[in-house]
Amino acid sequence: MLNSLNSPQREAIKYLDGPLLVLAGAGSGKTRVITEKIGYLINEAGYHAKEIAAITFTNKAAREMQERVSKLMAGKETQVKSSKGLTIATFHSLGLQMLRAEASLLGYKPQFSILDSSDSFKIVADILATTDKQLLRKTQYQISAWKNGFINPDQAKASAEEELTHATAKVYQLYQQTLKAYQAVDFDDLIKLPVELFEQHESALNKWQRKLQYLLIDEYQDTNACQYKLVKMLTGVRGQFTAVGDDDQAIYGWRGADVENLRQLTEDFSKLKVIKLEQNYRSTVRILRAANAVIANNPKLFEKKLWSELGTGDMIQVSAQQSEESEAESVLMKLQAHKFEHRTRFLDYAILYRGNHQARVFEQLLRNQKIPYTISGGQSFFDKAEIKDVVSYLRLVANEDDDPAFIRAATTPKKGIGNTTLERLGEYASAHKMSLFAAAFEQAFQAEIGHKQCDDLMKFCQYINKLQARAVRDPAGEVLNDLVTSIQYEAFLYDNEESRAADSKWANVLEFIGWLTKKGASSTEFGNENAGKNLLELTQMVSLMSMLEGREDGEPDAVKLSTLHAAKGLEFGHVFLIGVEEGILPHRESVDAGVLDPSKIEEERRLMYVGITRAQKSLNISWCKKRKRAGEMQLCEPSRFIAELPSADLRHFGNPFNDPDISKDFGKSKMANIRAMLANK
DNA sequence: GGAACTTTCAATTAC
DNA sequence: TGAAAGTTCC
Repeated sequence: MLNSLNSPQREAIKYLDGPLLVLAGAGSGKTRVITEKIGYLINEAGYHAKEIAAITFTNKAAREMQERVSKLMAGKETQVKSSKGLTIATFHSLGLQMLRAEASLLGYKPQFSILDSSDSFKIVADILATTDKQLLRKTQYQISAWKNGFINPDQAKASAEEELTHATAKVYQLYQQTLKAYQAVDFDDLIKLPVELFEQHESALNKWQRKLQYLLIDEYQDTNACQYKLVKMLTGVRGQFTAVGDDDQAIYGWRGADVENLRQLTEDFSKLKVIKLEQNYRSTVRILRAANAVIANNPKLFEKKLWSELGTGDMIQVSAQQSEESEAESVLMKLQAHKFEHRTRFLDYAILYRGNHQARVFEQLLRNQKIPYTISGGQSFFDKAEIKDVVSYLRLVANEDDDPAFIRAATTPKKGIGNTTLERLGEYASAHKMSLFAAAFEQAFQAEIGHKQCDDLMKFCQYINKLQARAVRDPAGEVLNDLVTSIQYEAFLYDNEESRAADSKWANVLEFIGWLTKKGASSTEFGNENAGKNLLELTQMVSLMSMLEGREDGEPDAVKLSTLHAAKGLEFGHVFLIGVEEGILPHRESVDAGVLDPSKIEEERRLMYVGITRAQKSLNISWCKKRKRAGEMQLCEPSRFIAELPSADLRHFGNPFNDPDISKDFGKSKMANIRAMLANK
């Protein structure tokens, strides 16, 4: 089994004497090490599958790992052990699992709701009573940062030095109270609350420590303080875990992730063993040289040098374009020519970018040219309005204290319940400290509003009551189909949209129902006792799950469009890195913040590094001289990261020296800058 | 109360 | 360019 591995890989898999940190460079076979180690633990080291948990950051990574473990275990000829009961989960779904089991200890009912960030945004807006988006975003961000750092409202207040911070801490406190009243948690709570739980209830901690004997943590460099705390508590004094990470690929600092956690590990666990994986099995020497050259401009946490035996490879192409449109055109032209010439498939190509909006131009052109593509990153299926509409009913049925769900369900589709009624209901509910749903049934409240309004409201509430009874009794699929029928959702879609848009939305709803139903029939996701989930139990998973899960039709042959963040962990034969300009990569906000805090620029550089290291055989980098930004045309300069590439490995297209158009746009001094920049490296 | 229209503003990254 | 908020009218 361990034959085709190199020696550090083999060592990492076999090492069981204590805590282990695997520093795995890009493309060094890190997922393979984790999956093979799971197999080793089960088949050779006497662990039961149900005692092992592998924790990842994304559903995609969890799914891939699950598939690879299944394949590995099935491939064993002398298979006696099984991977049944193995936990492969994201931090968030593991947290949900724990919270669900122990909810009552924290004063929650097991059917608590999970709010998405737009729900929590609205709550913050309510508390602050403002529409100032900038302020709201900052507040929401600050609250999230506190949670990720495991700081509760009281601590936040105590440590606040500025007036504004103190005020925000108060909002944080009110926000938490609101969530509790709604019997709801946000994404950050899914990590933070289990840690609180384990701090307060040793018996719960002991239970989970006994259950999860061995932990494997993927993408360790992306853990935040809270997640690290959770890992430390779960592994306890035993310290039986394998953390796998790469400080050069830490790109989630803005989400509270702290690369320091890597260093912290060496301090917290004196017996920590460190193994480096430095052989790259993915990219050509040129691509690797480019990656190493760029990342060399960052200070290092651990010394590490990637090498490859895959040959020198093609030159890296850098092209300057006139506009986003011409960039898209040139990329797709190059792509199609390359595909024709090399007889490759569409799925060998990826177009990677910094921000989601950059995909738009490409999508349009891809559609025009009838090139198949898939788009990842960006908003998930579950953020689509039509899905959230349906889910709001489910959330309300599962948890009638969920006011945000109440409001959405009560008003979508329109059913005679308007703003005035809802406002009065809200006033009554908050005066009497009850949920909107409960308030609607109050005699005193009903006396306040008109007859027609009261009738419509009661009709809705009684319908929810009916659904509640059915949800625990009837098959999920049946209830769901009846639900969309009785709220006349299909008609609602076609009334409000032109038919093409409505078609796709309705198809999404049906796909969602089909998916959820299948999930309910055969859920192995949360390998716990209650198999055969009913509608209520499925509802909670929805906000964390990915639709693509369990889809049997493998990857379609399509060009991949992806943000750099979402591309981490993936690899492609041929990569187009687009929009590599100052202000985009590095992003303008990071450049501004970078004046005071160089780590902001360093994170952008790691993003560039991640982009480069996705490529196996060829890499195309492009930037635009002009770009439309919020309507206005803007002049752009090539990213500083282009100047950091090794010039011997580059081939320039639309070279600024020879392009009169660029010279004219930039004027002499800027041209000199660029020239110096390019010549320097 | 709610549909239909007009105006305004804005785009990191994501579980 | 597109979504969200504001405004008008039935």
